[in-house]
Amino acid sequence: MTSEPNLLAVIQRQLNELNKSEAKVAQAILKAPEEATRSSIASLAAAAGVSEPSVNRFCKRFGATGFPDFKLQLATSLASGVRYVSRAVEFSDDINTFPTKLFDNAINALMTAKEELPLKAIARAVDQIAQARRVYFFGLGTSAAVARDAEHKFFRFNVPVFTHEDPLMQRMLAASAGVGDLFFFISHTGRTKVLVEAAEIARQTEATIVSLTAEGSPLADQSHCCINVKVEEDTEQYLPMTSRLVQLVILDVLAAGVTLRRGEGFTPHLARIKDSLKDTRFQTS
Amino acid sequence: MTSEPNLLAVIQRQLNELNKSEAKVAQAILKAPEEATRSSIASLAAAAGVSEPSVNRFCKRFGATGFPDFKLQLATSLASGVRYVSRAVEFSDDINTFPTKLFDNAINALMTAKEELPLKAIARAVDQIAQARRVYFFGLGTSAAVARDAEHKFFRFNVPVFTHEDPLMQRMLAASAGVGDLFFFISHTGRTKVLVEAAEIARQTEATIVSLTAEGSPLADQSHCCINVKVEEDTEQYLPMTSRLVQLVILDVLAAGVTLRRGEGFTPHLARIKDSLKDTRFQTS
DNA sequence: CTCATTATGTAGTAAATTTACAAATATTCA
DNA sequence: TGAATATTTGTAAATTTACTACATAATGAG
Repeated sequence: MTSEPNLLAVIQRQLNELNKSEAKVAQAILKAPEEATRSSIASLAAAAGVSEPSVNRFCKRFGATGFPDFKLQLATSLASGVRYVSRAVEFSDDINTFPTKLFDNAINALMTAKEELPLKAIARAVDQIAQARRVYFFGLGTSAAVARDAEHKFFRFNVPVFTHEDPLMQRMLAASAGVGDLFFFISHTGRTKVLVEAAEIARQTEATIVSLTAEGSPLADQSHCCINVKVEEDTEQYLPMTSRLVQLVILDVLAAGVTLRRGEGFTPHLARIKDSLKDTRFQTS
Repeated sequence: MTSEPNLLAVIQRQLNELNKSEAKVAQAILKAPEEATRSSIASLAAAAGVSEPSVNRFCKRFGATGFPDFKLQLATSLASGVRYVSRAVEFSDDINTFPTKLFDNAINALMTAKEELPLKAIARAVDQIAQARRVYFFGLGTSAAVARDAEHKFFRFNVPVFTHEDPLMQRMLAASAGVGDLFFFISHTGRTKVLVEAAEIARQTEATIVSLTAEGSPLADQSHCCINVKVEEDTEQYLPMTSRLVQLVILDVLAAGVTLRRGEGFTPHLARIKDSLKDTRFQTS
């Protein structure tokens, strides 16, 4: 009963583990998924240049009971908005193709992350943030922007929140930490030296250390609680894109978690903060 | 070819206009829609207590070419209706539900934005950024974090990039702008007074003004090029979440656009920047 | 009550899918 | 390298599934 949320991605992933004719079928399907759901086994076999039983075997390999069942799964998968296979931008792309690709990659990353959310770590982080007397969000590079975003979100919880991009400030603040302080480190790789060092320093105090980073990384090792985010960043791209999106949504999740923890009585407080901005805006005409 | 978004609702609605055996089929489907997608025409006929052609006629009545096509539509409808609908987090939610909701909302926002991307404006913005001598990214609040992220991305293009969260700095820089300067304003509402004022000041210079904001807003009015992002932020949520994600991906799109514009010869430059970070990281063990 | 109309089912036909098996291809190990 | 074995792929028959044409039953009008 485990209907795969993203069948196309699964096919894509297994592409090189398939034998020749199965690969042909896979490519035919990836090329025109919608059409595949509407065609008969004969026409798909013809499109892929293989025999009908090959198509049938292909279907069974991917967990379907047969071709009709496979078509159903494929249709379901497509309908749920899941035709999002990661595709790299190429120099041959034009304005009509590359924006869509980037959006698809982003959507795909979020969907993948959603499937394997580390709920236990998240719950624990929410606990720790809710109890903290002070929270520091530290990140560098792209993650600094994420930290900044977190600051804008978490100050609403009546807890002093600080962000610093400066590694020296990070070190000094880490060194002077005490009970009730929470350091929240954000790093895609978890291997940035100065950040890990700041974590090491903080670790020697009574402070709590939470990190949003890769499992098993040096940074994760320094943390009381590590929220592991699995995102395969397309490193050929040279621009980090998807990982920070996932990080941001996870921070939203943490913020929502703290809100829920605060309880319904907290809503007026949030409303007041929102209202405070009213006069800074031009009214809607 | 317009596949109905909610086939079950349509069936439900027409229920009393159907004749006896068709109504039986309808009820059988409404009772167990998922099962219906998996069964053969024979078993569905048996379940409804009618003959097979009756089922077939039922299918055609609802716009399908036949039973298999109907099953496909039904499956599609079931899948798309249930998943990825924006749902607000409620106080009754627990750790198993609210993280998923937030991810779904984020995914939903990106999917919606992808459907109505303002490609022309994007292409134009890419042109203007590619030609700019200097680029300023200005935003406030959550958008400041987005601006920061943009800075981390665009400096790679050998163009001086600046970000400032301070409205006074923004005004002064706007005032001292000249030919070749590009001001990129980021704002969800497009109504933040100090930001609009900065735009007005910049507008009086020779600088180019691009904005990522709501169409028809005061900020959009001040811009040479406005990239319109339609995201319905759940305002009851009190925390801006989805709009900034869309903004970030649009900035990714712009960055990719500039990269493509620079051409393939630019890749080594990006690689060099990436390599420069190598020594700041702990090696993978 | 009869005729016309609509609704439903039966049976046969066509199509699609699956299975069983054989041929072809690749792999292993001497 | 070359025979033996395993794997892959295709052919053809069997089976299931869906559709069509037609016949019968039910309904309703005059």
